[in-house]
Amino acid sequence: MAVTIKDVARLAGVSPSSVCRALTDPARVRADTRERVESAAEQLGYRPNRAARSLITGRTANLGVVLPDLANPFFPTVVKAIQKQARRFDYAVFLSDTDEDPAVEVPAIRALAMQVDGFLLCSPRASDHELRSNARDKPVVVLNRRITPFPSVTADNADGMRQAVGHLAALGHRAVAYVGGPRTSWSHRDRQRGLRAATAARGMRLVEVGNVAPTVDGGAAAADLVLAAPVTAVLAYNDLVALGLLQRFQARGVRVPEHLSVIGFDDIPVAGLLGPPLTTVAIDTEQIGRVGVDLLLELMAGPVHRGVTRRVLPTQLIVRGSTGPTV
Amino acid sequence: MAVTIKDVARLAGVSPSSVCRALTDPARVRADTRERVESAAEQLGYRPNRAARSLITGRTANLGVVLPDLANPFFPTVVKAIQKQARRFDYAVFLSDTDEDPAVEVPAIRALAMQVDGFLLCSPRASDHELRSNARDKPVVVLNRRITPFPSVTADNADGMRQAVGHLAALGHRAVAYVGGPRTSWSHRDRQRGLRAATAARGMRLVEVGNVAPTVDGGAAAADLVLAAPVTAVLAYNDLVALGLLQRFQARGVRVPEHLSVIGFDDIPVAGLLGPPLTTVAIDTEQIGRVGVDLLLELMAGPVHRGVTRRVLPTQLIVRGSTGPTV
DNA sequence: TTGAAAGCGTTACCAG
DNA sequence: CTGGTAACGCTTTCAA
Repeated sequence: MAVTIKDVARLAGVSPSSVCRALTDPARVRADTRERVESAAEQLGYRPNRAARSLITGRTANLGVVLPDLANPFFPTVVKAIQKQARRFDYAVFLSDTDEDPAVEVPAIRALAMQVDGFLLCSPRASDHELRSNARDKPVVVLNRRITPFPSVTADNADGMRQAVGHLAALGHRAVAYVGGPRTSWSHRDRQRGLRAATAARGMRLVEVGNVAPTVDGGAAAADLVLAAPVTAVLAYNDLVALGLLQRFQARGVRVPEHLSVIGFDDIPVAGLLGPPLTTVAIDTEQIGRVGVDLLLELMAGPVHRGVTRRVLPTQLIVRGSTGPTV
Repeated sequence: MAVTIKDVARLAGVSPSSVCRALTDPARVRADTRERVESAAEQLGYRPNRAARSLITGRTANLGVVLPDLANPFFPTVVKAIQKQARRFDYAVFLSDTDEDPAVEVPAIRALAMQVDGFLLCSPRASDHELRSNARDKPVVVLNRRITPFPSVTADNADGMRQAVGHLAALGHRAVAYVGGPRTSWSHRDRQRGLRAATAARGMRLVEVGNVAPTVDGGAAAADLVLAAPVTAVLAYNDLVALGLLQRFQARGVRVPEHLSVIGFDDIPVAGLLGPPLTTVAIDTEQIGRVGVDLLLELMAGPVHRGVTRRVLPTQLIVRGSTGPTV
């Protein structure tokens, strides 16, 4: 059997109540009492039972992270940052991968709800309504999406697109294609919106070639549509899609950037390793995770918050070999 | 306040005990009682409080996953598979990323110990001794490593190396280099051992150029050592290291595979997307995760197990563009 | 088959 | 500053 607070109390010669106080709020007991308790706890290797604690306090010291696909290289760094920041504040992390299935999301949230103090929803795929009505009882921070009334952390997609379009314009491009991500993806819609505005502002032609899965295969599937369009450059929903494009272009003998310039989004770790290295819009994924945790902790500490907190993080165009001047 | 078993009992007109029985072991109550309880629970949206349950049963229905670096593309697929299999059996998953720091591992395990029914340790970096003495109280399955007396799931590294060396021999290579991973990595040592045996068996020369971090940067750092060695091919500890080699080779104008053949290990998702695509030894990472969970559940169900279970999964050489005949 | 009551380990409250 | 007692929500005896 595990060592309980009673064992510590007996060894220290005090009551369980005092042990509890000594360990949770040292200021509330006399110094010598605290010392005896601490040494007794140390000696016995006492670890408080969090289930029992959470039963009475209502707190669990756990955070729930829900995301659509850990295999998308965008997420691991976010999760790492969340993990790191959570650990700093003694929170443990539940992870739930929904495999891009919106129908799994709500059940996953409900299943975890009892065991966490709050949720970090990363790029959730379910509808606003579903999320709003099912995540009401616990604090929620949404990453990569905005859902009223939850606080959110997003990247400045519009500005990223503005930078990308400006770059292409400077290279002489006048007509560009966009390969969209899943219609259920808020990031996709936000980037699409930003791209439309940026191309319109410069009088550039924009050809949208449809929506694909946010994967390499999705990008490969759209490549031929891009080639059939009267454009000299293509922007992809994200780097995975861009990678798929590059791959298929290579297979069809289309040289990048000589024939066609390609720009991705996210700056996933492998983006710079390819031939050619991918020009892309970088997002500070670590910051997303960190700020998300901070926001959540804040929300959990003081439930009084006026207005909706929306943190928008800067994006940064990274120019690499996959973009070049028109010929 | 959340709805408790008492609320359900009141609405159904029975005692809390009966509600408990009806919900956990339907066979032990009369059919009509069960129906009333079920509909009452449904109507109220009752969710059992797992903290309270675990307090008395000692079970948590949680699994703990500890791994060194989620940013290494090898792990996300493993975690996804674990998650998926765990969900099938109604287990939730705690994730703890130790950031390749052995010193964080044991504290991470201890912190989670109380809240999980068992651990899946993925490529743990701490010493056998530390792990043995700190993970005694909960069932543990080790992935990508063998630590007596824990059950383990590993890849057949030796056979993978045999295949790789056979491939190189067939292409005419007689001397190869090996860029090793962290000394604390069991996989590294196992692969090194397998490689030594395989090259010896074929009378090939093996030059070991030291140990590097299991990252792209680690590989890049070792590239020049490889070029200085009298070899025509190089095997890397894993794909990330191989990627680093490829990158640095390219920067130095060394053509692959014309000047030098390169083989990685793991077959991470991006391995096939590069220029040149990476020849590598594939591991079924999903199977590792799935089998790991199965083993753990088995272990938790019946603590009686004679002998140590060691599951060794097959590896498969994937030949791509980064290997070619000697010139 | 069902209900009453005890108890899991902890914290909160109230006397002292 | 400390100890006793109740309570968190659930499961598990034990009687009926």
